[in-house]
Amino acid sequence: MQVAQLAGVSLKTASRALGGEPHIRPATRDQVLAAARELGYRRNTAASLLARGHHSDSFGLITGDLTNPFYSALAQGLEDEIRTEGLHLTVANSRESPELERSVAQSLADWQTKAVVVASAMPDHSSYAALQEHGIPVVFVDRAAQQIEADSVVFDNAGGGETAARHLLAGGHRRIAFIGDYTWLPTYQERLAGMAGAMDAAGIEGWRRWVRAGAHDVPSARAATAELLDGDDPPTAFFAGNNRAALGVIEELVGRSVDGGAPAVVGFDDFEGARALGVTVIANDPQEMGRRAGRLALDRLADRDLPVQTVTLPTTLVTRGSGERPPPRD
Amino acid sequence: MQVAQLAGVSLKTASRALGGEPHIRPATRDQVLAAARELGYRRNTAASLLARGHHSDSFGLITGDLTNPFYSALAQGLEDEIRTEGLHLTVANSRESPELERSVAQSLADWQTKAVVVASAMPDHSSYAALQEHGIPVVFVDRAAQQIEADSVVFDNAGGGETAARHLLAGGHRRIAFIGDYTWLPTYQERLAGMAGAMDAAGIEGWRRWVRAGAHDVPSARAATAELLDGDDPPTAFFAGNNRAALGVIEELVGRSVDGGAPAVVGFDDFEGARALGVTVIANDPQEMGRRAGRLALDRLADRDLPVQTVTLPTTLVTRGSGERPPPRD
DNA sequence: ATGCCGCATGACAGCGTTGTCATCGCGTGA
DNA sequence: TCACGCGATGACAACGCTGTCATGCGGCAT
Repeated sequence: MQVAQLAGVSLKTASRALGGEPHIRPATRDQVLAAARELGYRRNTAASLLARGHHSDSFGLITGDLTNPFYSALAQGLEDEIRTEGLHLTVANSRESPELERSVAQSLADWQTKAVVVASAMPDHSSYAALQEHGIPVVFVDRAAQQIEADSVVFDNAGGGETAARHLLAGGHRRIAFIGDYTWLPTYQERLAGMAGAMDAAGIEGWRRWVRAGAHDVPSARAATAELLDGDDPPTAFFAGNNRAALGVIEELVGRSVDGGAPAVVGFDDFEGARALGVTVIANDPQEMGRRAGRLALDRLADRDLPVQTVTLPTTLVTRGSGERPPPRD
Repeated sequence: MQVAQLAGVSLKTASRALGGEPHIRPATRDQVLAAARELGYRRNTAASLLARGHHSDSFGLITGDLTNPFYSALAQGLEDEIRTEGLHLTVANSRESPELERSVAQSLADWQTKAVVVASAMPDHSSYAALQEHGIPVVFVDRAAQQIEADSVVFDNAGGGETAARHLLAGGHRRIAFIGDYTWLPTYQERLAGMAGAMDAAGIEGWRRWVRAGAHDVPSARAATAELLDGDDPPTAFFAGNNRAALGVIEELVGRSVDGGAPAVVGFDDFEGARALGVTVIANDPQEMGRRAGRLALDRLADRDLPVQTVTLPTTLVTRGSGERPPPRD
C-alpha cells in the first residue's frame, strides 16, 4: 500500500489508522491519515469486506414503483434509519410484477445485500426463505409476509377501512363505493374487510355492488369512478383504497358537476396535494414504516434468533372537507 | 468451493459455469449449475469484484430529499437506465446540506461506487474532482456542474421561466410574483432570469418587489404567498419556482377568497395532483433526466475521454386553468 | 534493579473469486 | 497414420485488505 510507504509504517498499521482501530499512537495515526489524504487514497470496499468476511454494506429495498410517493417516503425512512449504522440503501423496482420481483430479489441476493426490505407483489413469499437461510433478514412492508416466517411492518388496514366507512356512514351516506387496488393485495382485502365490518354493522345491504378493484393508478381509478357515476344507481360517497385511487376519484369528480352536489370522498394514504385539494384521508406514515422496517432488519442482523414480529402502525382520520360533504337530499 | 467438489470439477471450471464464461461444455455447465442450486450457492460479490479488479456494481445517487417526487422520479429513471446493464442504484440523502452532501459523497467514494449522479446542494463542485481522478464519473443533474469539468443534465430553466412569465403577461397580468427556491440554486437564478427577460421585454418596471425566495418547502411558500397577498400592493399572479412552491401558493389561495377573483398561478415542475387542482405548469420530465444522466455516466465509464456534455431538456407549458385566470378589473 | 505487563507495531496468511497460462484430448487434413 | 489446432479443463497466483500472532519497548510495582 502506497500510503503505508509514504507514512513510513507497515501495511497493518496503516490499515489500523484508516480503519479507526485502537492500539495505535495518535501521532502515527495522523501521519497515516495525512499520507492518505495526500495520495487521495480510497480503501477498496470489496477487499475490505472480503477480508472481514462480510459480504456487503447495504440493504436492498424492493418496491413496485419509486415514483409513487408512498414508496419513496418509505425508502427515505429506511435510508435514514440504516445510515445511522453506516449502511447504504440500494433500491430496486419490481413494477409490481412477481417475475421481475423474483429476478430482482435474486440479483440482490447474488450481490449479497445485508438485508432485504420488500413491498412484495407476490401472493406467496416462500421463495424468500432462500435468502433467510443465507442469513439475510427479510422484512416485508405494507404487505405482510405470507407462507413464511418473517418480520413485517404493516398499517392497520382493517381499522382504517372501518374508520373510513363509519365516517361516511355517520355523514348520512348509504350508497358508498370502494375504489380499491388489485384484489390480490392484502391491503385491498383488509381495507375492504374493515369497510365491510362497518357497513354490515350499519345494516347496509347490497353495498358490494359499488365495489371496484384494479385501481392501481390514476387512470384506472378515474375509469372506475366514471363507470359508477354513469351507472343507474350512482354512489353518494367514495372510499378510495390508496393514494392513486383517491387522486383518480378526485380528478374525475373535478371534471363533472353531479346533480345534487358532489359525492363525498375519503382516501386511504395521505398524499401531497390532499391538503390543497381538501381531501379527507385515512393518513398513515410510510416514512415511519421504512424506519421500523430498517430497525427490525438491523435487530435481526444482530441476533438471528429474535422472535418474528409483525409491527402494525396506526392510521388516523384527517378531515379536510371532501369526506364531510353530505349526501344529496332525495 | 463446495460447488466445484459436488460437481466434480475444478474451482475454475465451476467459476466459468457460474460466470457464464465460454470454453465450457454445456453438460459440464449444467452439472455445476445443478450443484450450485442444490447447495443454494451464492457467489461472493466482494471476492468477485476484488478478483476482477472492479470496485462496485452500483451507481450512487445523491439528492436532497427522496420524498420530493421530483427526485424520486429522477431516481426511478436512473435505476431503469442502469439496470439494463445489470447495475444497481444506491441512494443517499444530503438534506440539501453541503456538509452532509460532502460526507455522503465521501462515503460513496469510500465504498467505491462505479459512478455518482448528484443533484448538488453545493455552489462549488470542485471537490468532486477527487472522484473523477479516481475514475468515477460524476454527473450533475438539475443543477449544472460548477467550477468543474463534468457532465450535466438540466432543464431549460430560463426558457421555462420566460414562457411562464410571457403566459401570464399575455393573460393581462402586470403584477406578477415569483415564489422561488433558495437563491443560491442555479435553478432559482435561471428561472428568475428567464422571467426577467420577459418582464423587461414587456416594459414592466419594479416587478422585483414581488420576488420572494427560500420557498423550498410548502410552508415557506405559503408564508411568502400570504405575505404578498396581505401587502399593500398584492400581485394578481404567481409564478411558483418549483413543485413545493406551487403547492404552497395553491394551499394559501385555497384558504382565502381574494377580492376580485383569485390570482393566477403557474408552477414550474409538473406534479401529481396538479391536474386535479387545475394548476397550469411548466412541465418537465425528471424521469427522463435520470435516464439521460445514467446514460452519460455509462458512456463515460466506457470511454473516459468523451467530451464533457451538458444536456438541456425541454420544458412545456401545460395549461390547466390556474394560469389562465385574468387579473381583476381595477 | 528486576521482572512483568500492556500497548504499539509488524510479518504473514487467508478471505473467495477470476485471470493467466499450461495441459490434455480429440478431430481434421494431408 | 501423424501433425497440428482448437476447445475444454485445471493449477496457481493475485486482487487489497484485515485477523492473528509474534515481537519489542517502556513503565510500574516490588
